[in-house]
Amino acid sequence: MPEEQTTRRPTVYDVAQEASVSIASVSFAFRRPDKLSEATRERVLDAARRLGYAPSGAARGLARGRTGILGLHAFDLLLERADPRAQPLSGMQSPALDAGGVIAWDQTDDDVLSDPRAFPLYVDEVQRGFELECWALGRPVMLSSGSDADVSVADTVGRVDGLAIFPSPQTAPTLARHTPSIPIVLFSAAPADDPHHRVRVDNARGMRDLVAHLVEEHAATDIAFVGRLEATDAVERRDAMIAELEARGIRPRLDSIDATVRGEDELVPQVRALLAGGRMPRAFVCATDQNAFTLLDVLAAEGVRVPDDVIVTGFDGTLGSRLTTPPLTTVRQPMEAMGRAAARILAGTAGSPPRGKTFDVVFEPRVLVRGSCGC
Amino acid sequence: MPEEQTTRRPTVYDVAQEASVSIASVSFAFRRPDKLSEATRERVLDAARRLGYAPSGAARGLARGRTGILGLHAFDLLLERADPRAQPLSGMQSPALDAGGVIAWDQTDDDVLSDPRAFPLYVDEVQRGFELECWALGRPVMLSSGSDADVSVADTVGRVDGLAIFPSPQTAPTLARHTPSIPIVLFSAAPADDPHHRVRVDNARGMRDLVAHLVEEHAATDIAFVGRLEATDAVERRDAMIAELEARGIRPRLDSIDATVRGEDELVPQVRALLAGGRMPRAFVCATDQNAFTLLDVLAAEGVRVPDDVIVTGFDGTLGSRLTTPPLTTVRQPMEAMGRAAARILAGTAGSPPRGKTFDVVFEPRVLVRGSCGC
DNA sequence: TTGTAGGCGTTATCAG
DNA sequence: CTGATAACGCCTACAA
Repeated sequence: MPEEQTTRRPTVYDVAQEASVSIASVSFAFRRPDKLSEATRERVLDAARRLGYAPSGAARGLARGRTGILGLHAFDLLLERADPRAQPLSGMQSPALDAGGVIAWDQTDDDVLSDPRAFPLYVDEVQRGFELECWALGRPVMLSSGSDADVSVADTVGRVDGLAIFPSPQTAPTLARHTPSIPIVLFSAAPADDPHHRVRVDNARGMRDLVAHLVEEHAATDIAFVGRLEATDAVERRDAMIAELEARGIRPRLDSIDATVRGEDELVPQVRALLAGGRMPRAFVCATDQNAFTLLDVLAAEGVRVPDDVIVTGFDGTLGSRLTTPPLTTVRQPMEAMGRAAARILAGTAGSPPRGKTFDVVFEPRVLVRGSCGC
Repeated sequence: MPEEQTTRRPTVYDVAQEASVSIASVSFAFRRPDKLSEATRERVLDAARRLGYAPSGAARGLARGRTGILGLHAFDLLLERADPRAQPLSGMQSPALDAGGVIAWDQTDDDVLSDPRAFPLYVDEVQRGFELECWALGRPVMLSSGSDADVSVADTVGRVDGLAIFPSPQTAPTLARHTPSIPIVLFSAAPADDPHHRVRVDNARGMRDLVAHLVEEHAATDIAFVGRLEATDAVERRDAMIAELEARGIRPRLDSIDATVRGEDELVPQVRALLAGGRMPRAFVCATDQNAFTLLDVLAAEGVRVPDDVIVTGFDGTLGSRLTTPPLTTVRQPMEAMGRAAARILAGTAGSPPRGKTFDVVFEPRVLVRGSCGC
């Protein structure tokens, strides 16, 4: 019967009594080993061991005023990423665990869950970097999710000493209220006048390099953008693409294609329309790798060959981009480094922000040239 | 200046005053919305918003006797997995974040960190399943690591309502002390007489199916095992391999090769010795995909062709196994499902364990036939 | 529906 | 090194 305490958890008092010392010594034995004689320390730890004593993190957090935990929060929205087929997790199979016997393969949904287009994605690699750095720092990580309702956000804020966030558009103002009490880092958020730290990639530069490659190596000038312009990242990338084309004296196509990450529903008719109208571009530049995955599927279904008939590129450089046919030319973000940077900022091991302002750490991306552009 | 509270965090008292209500109403506004009139509830939440109030998770945990958090713990040992080149994270570059300007690509170690042989591994996929289920349950996850010293373990135990663990061999006894206070799940641990729950895969069955394939489809009977026999998983797999060969009337080679996950140092001379002695087997069956990765490198360096000269197989079915040359024939564990099962056990949404004992959930694995066996 | 008071388990302080 | 005691912030009977 999980979740039920069979026994009362032992406290400092129990241990103190068992070891015939004061509760202060018990506390010291765990937190200030140096302030205790070797002998009593051993005696205390021994008693603790006997009793199965575990110091209450909650009580410690209360007394100290901080928990020592760093948080990483994803809004519910992002959870869709978990499932390429738009199937909510709750709809997945949940094999009975109390039935006994071996659980059959078909009950695990493993084919869906192991799809490299669904994991690891941008978010996952950033998260990994965050975890790695926290491990190196010896600090626990708290992963949470929730709506961007105030209550949900506040609940998360109340548990950690610092919080890194994959922001949704309307997130920043809500968060701003909490910044006086704990530091907050936003991933991939455009600069703005708020009190948060930022860790991001130079989207403009990545796109500039990518366009340069397409134009110079492949003489591709007729380029269409594919992406959802709700995300600020996508907007930055599209704008940079247009700017770079114009800088080269090329008049850009201004119709961008709205792609959803999940499903091909919206993409199919748009691609068909281009085909039918003889308006296919020479290249599709996608806002993210995921957009490119979807697009590749659609193109394949329509009998359009990549890269012969049309070039396709992605953005992010996720693992899945190596596994498409052909492999995807894309712009890689140093995602692990971004996650690590956020952890260091929150932990206070990153120095002081410049000019007495907040951190705005910008990483250089890298074009990964692969088959889908014809290289 | 991260980690320092510019302002004192507001408390229930501040909010109560701001909203002209009692602290109980403040608490109710967050935890028991129904026990309050719509009007006062709004008034309280409004005041909270104005003040940037976030309920202290520590205080709540203390008062309630539980934190609501589920934990996932990895012992330091496992952290090596993060780095294929045995480079501790601390040895990696840590670009200065307070210098201003864009951080150059070479300072990110991205090539190391994005190596698919290092991520995602078995542990990462199980972790992902755990996270997915916790998200679906609306529960935060705490990720921690540490030595298997009692103090470290106890500290983790004291922060969560339930704990899932990738155990090291000597872990179980230490943990057993804490089981009366919180439920504990061990991943991939052989059954034993301790109070922990277990989530694992049927190693014997996976190995049986794999050997069946090698023998029946490829007439490979001279098979050598590669792995570190410290891990109980590896032992189970080797024993199952031997048993299956014997069941087929084949006399198994009893010399297994000791492979380390990191580095090829120990593997090279052993493979060389086999080559020199003309004792190369028809197939190498590795205990894990990682062992197979290393072995493939060594074989390539020695000019041995796979699968023509020798067959190589892995175990786990990590993403990296798709990316080797040739792609690796391996046995996949339903890792996400395993992580999800652990979360459900800890959260109490898995029913009751059979026969009033602990859960021992066993999943069926699946042979993934790919190029490295000659298929 | 609202207010009051006691308690949760640590840490920190301070005089012995 | 000990012992006593006051926070820490919230939850929850219980009383009003």
